[in-house]
Amino acid sequence: MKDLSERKQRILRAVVTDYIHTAEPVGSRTISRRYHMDLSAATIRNEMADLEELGYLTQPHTSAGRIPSQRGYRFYVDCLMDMVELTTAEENYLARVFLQLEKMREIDQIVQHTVKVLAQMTNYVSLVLGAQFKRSVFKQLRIIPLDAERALVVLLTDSGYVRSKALELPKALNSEELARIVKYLNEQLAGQTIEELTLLRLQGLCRSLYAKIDLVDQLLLLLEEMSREDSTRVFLGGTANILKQPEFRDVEKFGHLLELFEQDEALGILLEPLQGGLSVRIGTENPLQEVSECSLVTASYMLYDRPLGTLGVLGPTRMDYGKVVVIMQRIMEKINALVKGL
Amino acid sequence: MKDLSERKQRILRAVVTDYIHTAEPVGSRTISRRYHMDLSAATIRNEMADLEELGYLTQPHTSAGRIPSQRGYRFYVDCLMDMVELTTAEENYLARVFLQLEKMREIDQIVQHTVKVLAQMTNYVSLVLGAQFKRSVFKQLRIIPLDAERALVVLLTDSGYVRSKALELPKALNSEELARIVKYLNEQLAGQTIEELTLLRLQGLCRSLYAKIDLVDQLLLLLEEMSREDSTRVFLGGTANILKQPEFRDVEKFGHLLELFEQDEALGILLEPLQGGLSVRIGTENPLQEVSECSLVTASYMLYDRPLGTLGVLGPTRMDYGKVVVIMQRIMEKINALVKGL
DNA sequence: TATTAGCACTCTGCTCAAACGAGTGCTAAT
DNA sequence: ATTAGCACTCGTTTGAGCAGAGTGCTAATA
Repeated sequence: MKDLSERKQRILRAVVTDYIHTAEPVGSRTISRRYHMDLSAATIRNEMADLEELGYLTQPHTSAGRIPSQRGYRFYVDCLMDMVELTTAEENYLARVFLQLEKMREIDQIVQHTVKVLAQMTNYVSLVLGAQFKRSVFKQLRIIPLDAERALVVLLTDSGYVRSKALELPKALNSEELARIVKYLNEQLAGQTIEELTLLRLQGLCRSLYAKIDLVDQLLLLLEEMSREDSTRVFLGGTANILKQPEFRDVEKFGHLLELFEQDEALGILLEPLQGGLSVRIGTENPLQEVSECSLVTASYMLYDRPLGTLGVLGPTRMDYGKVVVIMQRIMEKINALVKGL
Repeated sequence: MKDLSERKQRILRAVVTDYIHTAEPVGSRTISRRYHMDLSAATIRNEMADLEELGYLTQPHTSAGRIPSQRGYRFYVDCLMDMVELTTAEENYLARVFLQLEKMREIDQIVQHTVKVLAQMTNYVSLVLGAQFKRSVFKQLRIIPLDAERALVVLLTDSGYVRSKALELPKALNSEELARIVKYLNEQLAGQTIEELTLLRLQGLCRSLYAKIDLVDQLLLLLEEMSREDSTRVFLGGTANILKQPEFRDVEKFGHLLELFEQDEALGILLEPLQGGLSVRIGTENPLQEVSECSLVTASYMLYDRPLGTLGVLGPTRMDYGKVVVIMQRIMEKINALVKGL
């Protein structure tokens, strides 16, 4: 695809590969020597000049080697990248880890551990958006009186998720009434995702539920609170890894990233709008300008064809895409299997 | 206290104050000029030489100014420091923030917001150890069947804390038996802190509870899990603030701190062993060597004279102790009031 | 016509020495 | 007891000079 000659592609791949590993601008000599092309440096220079004109490479300054542009990386990821197999050491590590993870029964717990594993294996920053409660399907609601004033609201979803929260109980409410309200709500709400039980929907209910508006109001607040907590459940791992990347030795750049890392909502945006499978976003393809010099590889873990949450690996645009993608795929398989078994 | 002459104390205070604000070694000239002492630089030089010999000051190299040693800071904090009042801007900010916080009904939520406020106001890193479940006093246990296989275990503590978790239900267990077990457990466990319901204690119960060991086993695991989650509830704020401190411009040092920040257990250690009130730990007084160049100001929020959790501010040893301590005190007052009202 | 060798040129990064400046300790004067 | 003065120390900055890597262009080559 694209109108790049076979030879240009070979050279582009060589440049990207080399730059990924050395973080230094790549010169024509290096290519011709290190990558067994049967071409002289001069020829390669010409080709590289072409590639620069076409927008795949750039020069940090005249008379330095070339480095890939965002477009160059994109082409590499789409067409040139070759997947590296995991080493047996890595396979073993993964196996051992998932042996542990199998014992855990809560998806958030599993995923929270995974974030460390991802960071460890990739040497980049990894981030996870915990299971999105609001995307689950409502199954059942219970209200369990605790004492005179308080009750526990328990919400069950089809993904086996149980969420509970305390609630003030209106005093003038006998247990039959309560039971009736709960029954009514259960009938009305069944089968919808939490997200769909929006303010509007529930407000409709509010009106139709002649009395006891106070209680429903509180439930509404609770639901909102729970949905809001979704975006708070972002976990980070390996933040210190960025410091290993020469491009982030600069305190300024790094500082901006660090600040970003503390804004859960922002991270949510970064991870949120995802198609099902694995995706690679390079530089400014990301929705936040703070990461315009980073790339993000994401994938969602699924239950019943519905995405529950998302894993991501964040590194410099010069990240080792091949490796990260492979690791990501392997881990997603395993997680999905685990989720199914819950 | 201590056997430091009035004059030496004045000079020490001047050195510390100046160093705190400039981060540069302080010379004798600076002191005599900037701090209206009616003494010549030469005299001050002599005194500073004494102070160095006594261990309160050090020289980064011959012919540089002096900087306070750990001992110097300690003396400053204990005897010399003067508390700076908050500016009205700060007071307003605080008032506004706590107006918001009052609306929240969960201690963890409150405290999680506070961490940002602390970081914002101090310009250092702030950390919070969430309410320690294991220190709460057991009040009541409920087991609520959800469906054929699962039940919800609800644990109430005297601090109004409600914690719940799903549990596999042994099949061969009718509801009367279940009720009896729950009743028995409630009688046995009442009035103790979760921490005290240790493995040993519960294992004793296990034996005396002729049958249904499986269920109690599961409960045990659940309890342990919940206690373990305590140490996971460490929240950080303002990590990017460290970069503002010249002493952490060095990527190495900073990296170590960042790694520390990801180890919840380690942070727990840092915050855990605290007396009731406000404490200042300087450099190596801290239990972890990773922060041997940092100081940590901590305070616990209380309920019924029992510490629930801890707030902390971490900065370089050259931190503005006066300011941090004042801010901390004010915030603790407010939090404690809030906790009481829950 | 495509490739290559050669060469002049550019730009960065390193090293080295010199100059600078802030601060000290000591001595002698007040 | 204090202070002015002075020689000395040591880190930091500055600028020149040089080496190295890489380019673009031109002319020769297959």
